[in-house]
Amino acid sequence: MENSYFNKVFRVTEAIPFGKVTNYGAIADFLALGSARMVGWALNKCDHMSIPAHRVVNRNGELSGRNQFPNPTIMQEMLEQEGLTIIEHKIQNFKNHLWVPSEHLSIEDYE
DNA sequence: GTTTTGACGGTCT
DNA sequence: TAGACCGCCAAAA
Repeated sequence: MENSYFNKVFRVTEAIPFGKVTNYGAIADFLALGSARMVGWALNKCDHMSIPAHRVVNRNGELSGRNQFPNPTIMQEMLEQEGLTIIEHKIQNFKNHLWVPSEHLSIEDYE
């Protein structure tokens, strides 16, 4: 089990429950990466088809990473499939569906 | 070895 | 309230 930040981001992303979303900053802060950019970079380098990366958006609730998917609309489709409402690539009631890793997971479990 | 860029966030002006 | 700047770490050119 590798403990690289790359793998950490992977595991946290997989831990996001159905119908919930989180932002890069929350993951970065939870893993103490120091920068939300690392999260986005890791997900981009990773195989986004193997993890629910569509549940990770920026702090504004915008699907900033949709462009990296095979189809720019697949991200919205999947989120809507989970009961979320997406308008103009932005999650409505984002805060209501926000899932913060640090409030449900333990950093000690990922170090 | 140096420079640029990246699925971002927070702070300052 | 909105726009601009800086920081953060790593990878590829």
